[in-house]
Amino acid sequence: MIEGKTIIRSDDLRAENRHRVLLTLRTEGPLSRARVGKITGLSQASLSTLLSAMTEEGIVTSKNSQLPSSARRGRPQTIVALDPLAAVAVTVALTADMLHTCLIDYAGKVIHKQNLSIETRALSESTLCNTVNKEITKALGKFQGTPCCAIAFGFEGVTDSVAGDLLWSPILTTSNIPIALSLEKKFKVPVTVQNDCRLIAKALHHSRYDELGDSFAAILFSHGIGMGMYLHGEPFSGAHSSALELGHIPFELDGALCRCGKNGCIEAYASDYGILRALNGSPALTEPALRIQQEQIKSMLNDGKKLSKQAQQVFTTAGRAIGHGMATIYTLFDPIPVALIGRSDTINDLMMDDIRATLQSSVRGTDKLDKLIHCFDDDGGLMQQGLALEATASIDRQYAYRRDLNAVKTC
Amino acid sequence: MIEGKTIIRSDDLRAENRHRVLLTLRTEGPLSRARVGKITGLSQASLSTLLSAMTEEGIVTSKNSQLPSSARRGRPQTIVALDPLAAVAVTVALTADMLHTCLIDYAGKVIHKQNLSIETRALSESTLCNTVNKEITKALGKFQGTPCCAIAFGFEGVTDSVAGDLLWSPILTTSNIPIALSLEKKFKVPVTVQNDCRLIAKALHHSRYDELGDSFAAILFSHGIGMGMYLHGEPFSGAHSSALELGHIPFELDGALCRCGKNGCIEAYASDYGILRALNGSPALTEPALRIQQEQIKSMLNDGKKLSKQAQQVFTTAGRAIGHGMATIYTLFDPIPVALIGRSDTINDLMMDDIRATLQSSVRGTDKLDKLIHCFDDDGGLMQQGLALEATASIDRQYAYRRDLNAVKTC
DNA sequence: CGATTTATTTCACGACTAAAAAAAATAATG
DNA sequence: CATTATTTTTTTTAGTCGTGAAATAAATCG
Repeated sequence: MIEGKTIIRSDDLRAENRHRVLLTLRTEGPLSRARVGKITGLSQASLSTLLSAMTEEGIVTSKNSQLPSSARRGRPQTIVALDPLAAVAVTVALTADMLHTCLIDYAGKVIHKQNLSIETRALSESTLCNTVNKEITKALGKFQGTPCCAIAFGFEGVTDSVAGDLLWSPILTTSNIPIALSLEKKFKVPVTVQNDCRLIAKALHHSRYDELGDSFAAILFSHGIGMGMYLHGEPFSGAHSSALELGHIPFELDGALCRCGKNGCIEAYASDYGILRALNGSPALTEPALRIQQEQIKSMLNDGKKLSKQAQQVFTTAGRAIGHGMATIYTLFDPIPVALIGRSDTINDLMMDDIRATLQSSVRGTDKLDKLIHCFDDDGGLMQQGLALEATASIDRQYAYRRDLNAVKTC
Repeated sequence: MIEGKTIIRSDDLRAENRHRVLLTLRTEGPLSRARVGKITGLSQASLSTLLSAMTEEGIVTSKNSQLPSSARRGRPQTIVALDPLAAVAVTVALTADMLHTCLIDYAGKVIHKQNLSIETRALSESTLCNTVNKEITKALGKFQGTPCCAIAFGFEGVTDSVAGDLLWSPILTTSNIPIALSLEKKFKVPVTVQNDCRLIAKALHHSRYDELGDSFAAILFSHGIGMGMYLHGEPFSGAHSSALELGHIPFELDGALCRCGKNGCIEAYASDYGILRALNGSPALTEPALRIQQEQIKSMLNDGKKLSKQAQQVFTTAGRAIGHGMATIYTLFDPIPVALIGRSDTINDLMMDDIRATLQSSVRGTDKLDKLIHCFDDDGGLMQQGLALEATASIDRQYAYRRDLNAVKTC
């Protein structure tokens, strides 16, 4: 599931350089061989060998630049690019009561999409695996001729992303499901399992690099509160794989009841269920609601007009909780750009001032705060994009590191 | 100051493998060529070339195993080891009113030691640089014939360890001192600058690997509260180099005054000055003391006998603050072993219960807490060990990565 | 003293580089 | 307009590095 990146042998070096070329083409798009050399740092000589081999293998396409002779003089460039037909992959996103399945090509483009309504909390382990199985098979049936090379699975919850286990999810009633193992057995291709926050961070790192840069945090506001992070261009996930639980940083000793069973977590104040509970005037120790529609919260806000003092207080507390979390992040990881995903209306209108005030009162060097906080809304597109990146990255690894260049699996 | 570890060319690979061999010899001690192969994963063929070259260069010694023919049959091993005479390095530790300078050999052994009393808070930037300069020159005079290849500088405070700047230190009144630049200009050798916590973490990673493993945190109790961390065998220091400020995680909104100027930091409750202030019964907003002798705290504890309710409360609060910090660490980095360094008597007797209780009430999965918390005392030896590791690692890098194998600098 | 065992070195082959050569276009010039 | 110079890109060539396999070295065992 994870490639041991120990480069010792000459072969490893070749594989690594193949990988470098593929990643460059993926992020930069079609390029001339010369530019690939500039970007990767590889010599033209090596690229000559590498690229002809990969063209031979059908991984990249190579065509003469069609610039209509407007161009500068000199030998015209040949443009190389990832061949979309080199592979297909399947992405599966499990969200509350919905299973989204996509078929994508090697360039990452969605070529088929299908959604299935299911009652997630009623699923047993085997039913879940079987349903996913069936959906993938169905999707693969829509496009034949190219081998399927990867499956990427995403959901809200806790993973063991090394083993590919789904450890716990708020939208399920079962836990510890070895979903990767099950799918790998069936489809004989690498399966990656990631939670929504890591996928969203991955998508942002790819599509919002200009704003967020190499190191940033993505805080996800939905039923719970999640976080993903990149540090120095690499996804960060702690010592094991279940860290970065921003929502469960202790905020108040013996405070409000959290979904996790503990008291006083940030999530208990700033999540959908925490906010709704407080807006309803329910005691802070009331068992968290299982499922909330965004509309339930919106309807309590009188369309943004003249909030009651009590409601204002709810959002002030939520803002302080988030501010406390961000202050803690800034203290432990250094001040980095933060993307706040989802609920951007209430965040901007009702919480931002308290977030800022809390941050500024507890962290030094947060003067340029405005440049650090970015708000985005998301309709699930980021997770889908993250899954596509995950799947294509898996294929890149396979194509870069494979030793037996003739054996291409078909499923 | 930091080696870009991008392996692209065959040369990089060779350098990387030289490095691998040196690191193996450093951590494992003298080994047969065969065992070096087993551990590094390199082929005997490569080792043959690499090791003869390095013997030639005078970096490693190579001698026949002197096991008195008791051994197994087969060709006897030749034992290779780092040659202590390959280089010397200087370590400099700046602590409160004291400058500790050591000369060490390539094996890391201290071959000369000298201490200088100075009033650190009275030092100007240039006086500091000059004093350090003189001490290093003096130390180098004690042992001639081998080139000096590295200087490692350590102190309590905030560094820019990439640039090698001393950004801020509680024991100084000046700040933003480009100490590495100054020393590099004078001695023409690489200079590393690290703070005490990172050095101590480095020393622990080397000498306490069995207990602490690949990922651990080291929390340092002294005048302030500091932290160092290793994750997956690598030192962790956040997005920039001044992160991991455990002591400045916000603990209470608008709480006690911290040395950093903010209110409610963990340090304001659990550091030497925070505890003494509270034991004295001074208001929590009293300006923190600049300098405290451990005895001042000890003398207030009546030799551990029958603590006053008020004093007990002080340590309970301190324990809760630390527990809060550790809970936050466990939430963001996953539960990992934690080494508590210094003040082990008061920690064990007066704070541990509250630390445990706070942790258990705010983090899930901290059942095996006893296996995660380790207490050590330290008299400065860890920092010295960290500096030696830092310096020898710098020489290893130079010897591994240098291209011009004949030019050896002398100073 | 040959057989066996273990450790190290030698050799043929693939991989990456720098430098030289080749390829393929435009610009300049008589 | 043909021919040469210039520019840019790509390929070829000679050299170095790491590997697996074979060869060599140096000991003990029977």
